[in-house]
Amino acid sequence: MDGDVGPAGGGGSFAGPDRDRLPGGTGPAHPWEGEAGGGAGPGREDPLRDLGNREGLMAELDLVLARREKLARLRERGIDPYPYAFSRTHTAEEVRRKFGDLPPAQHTGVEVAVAGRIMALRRMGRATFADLHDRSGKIQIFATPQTMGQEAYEFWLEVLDLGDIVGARGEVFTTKTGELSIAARELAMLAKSLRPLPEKWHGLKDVETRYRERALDFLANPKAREILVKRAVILRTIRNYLDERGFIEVETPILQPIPGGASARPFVTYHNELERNLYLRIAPELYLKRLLVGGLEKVYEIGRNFRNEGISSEHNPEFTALEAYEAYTDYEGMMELAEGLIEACVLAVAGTNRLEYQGRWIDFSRPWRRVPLLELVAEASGCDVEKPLPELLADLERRGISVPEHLKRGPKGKVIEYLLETCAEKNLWDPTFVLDYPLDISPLAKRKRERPDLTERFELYIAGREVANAFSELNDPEEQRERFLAQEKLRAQGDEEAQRIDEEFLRDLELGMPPAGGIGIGIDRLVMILTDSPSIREVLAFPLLR
RNA sequence: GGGUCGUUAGCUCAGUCGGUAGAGCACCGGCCUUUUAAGCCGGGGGCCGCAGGUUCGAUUCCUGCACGACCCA
Repeated sequence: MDGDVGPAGGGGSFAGPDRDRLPGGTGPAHPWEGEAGGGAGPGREDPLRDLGNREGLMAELDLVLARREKLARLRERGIDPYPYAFSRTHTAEEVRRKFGDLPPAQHTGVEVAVAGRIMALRRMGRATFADLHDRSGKIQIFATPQTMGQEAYEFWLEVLDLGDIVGARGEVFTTKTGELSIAARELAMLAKSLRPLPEKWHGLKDVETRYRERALDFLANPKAREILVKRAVILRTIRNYLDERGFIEVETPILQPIPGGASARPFVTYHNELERNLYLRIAPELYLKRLLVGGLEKVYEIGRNFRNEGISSEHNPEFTALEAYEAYTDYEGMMELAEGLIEACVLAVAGTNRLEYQGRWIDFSRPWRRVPLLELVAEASGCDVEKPLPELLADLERRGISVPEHLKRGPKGKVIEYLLETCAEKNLWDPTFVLDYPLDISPLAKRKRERPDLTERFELYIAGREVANAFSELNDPEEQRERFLAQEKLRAQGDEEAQRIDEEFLRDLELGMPPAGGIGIGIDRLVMILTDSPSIREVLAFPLLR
């Protein structure tokens, strides 16, 4: 299904002009960036030697130099600051689970080995406390000359920095204030950190730095990490849900000779041996339907699509979509699938079927609202959208609703879609199926029974955003060819997003594709909603930035 | 594409009605053997986003640009 479910959305978004970066680099200099204004050469790196051509970096170098000196001290002592492995016996959480109930000032006699990043150091002269964080949480390390020996203690005090990844072996005990701790008998440097950590109390807040330096963001902001964990839960839930219902997970080409299955501009790439252009897919739709022809009956793919369009808080040029196709059902079946699938995801991350998004509750209880597109748009615009395009445009003008020039020449479906986007979609907060899209903007969907100018297609809106797009799949090869030809006509008139005729797809359709329902779900947008994230960048491990 | 706001130390932020700048954290040195944003004393660290303009003088005012956030189309 997908027409344009992805964050790239349907029509209406335009890529800005290409911007060349200045040779000197334009971004702000960050200490962990390795270098500031200079060129982008690889290698380099002896800050001591490079000082001269790095004006303005004294401060930053100061911090890095101090750590390099400690690195050197470790090596002098014969300690590899980047060793190969460490056998840990417990995670922080496991220690906590086993010994969490101890009263203050208790010794256990049990020795454990933990590993993680030092996120806080409290040096009290001859006693030092360190917070060691691993993926599961944090555990306090306690060290004194008594626990590790005078000489070792003094040495570690000298070389240990915030941010270092260390292993600690020692007895589990509780301090007199009751904090569960490990009395370090032995410390191991597992990876010396050479760059300073963000502020310990406020953390790393600057959104630009957060997205540009994601590793730093993830290590400093547990919430950023949690989103990725929830994303994994959602993906697992989706796979389980579909697998349990007999769907087969498949993988189809990302490099495609003809980009199809959606209305969008593609990225172009080039195959040297074949000496021809290939496109990064804008959707897997056509290939998945060919698998229906091949008899797979129920298939799905979760993967990356690429659309050569603008970047915004809801659009990343590459995004993840689920597409699922089921033979012998139609878009009604897809509505049920969407409800069940998304409900399962909501339950998996929230535990209930309500959740809060940006301060407003979303109620996922079924069944979800279903409203015909034309009804919705007519109500929102106050116009009779059944009228022919010129009359509709006149009505809209009378009501002060302006329509971009390039849409005015039609097809009318684009105007309807535009009205949905501008007047109606923001109010579709609880999950809502918007039904029956105009034929002229739905070239891969079957005509609606009794309404030949419409198709059996719906889009699902949640929190004012398009999350899914589904159809009763068009399987009449002759009609499909006509639909493609109509698209080619639009393309010839300058619509770069119009779909292209795909002869291989048509050939396979001629073999006979079973009637089927298909759906595309924008995973990034779904994850945004389920993790209360205002921006798509928050749910991508490494969002594309300018 | 348009509008509004933002960009000051590694991080989080003050501030300068125009006279080249400060705090906390982090860093360096000293004290400190049960801390929890530990504490105390001392120190280093800034092309105040970039480029132009106005001015005796611009980090501050003006314009443009870059990047970001939000809103609108």
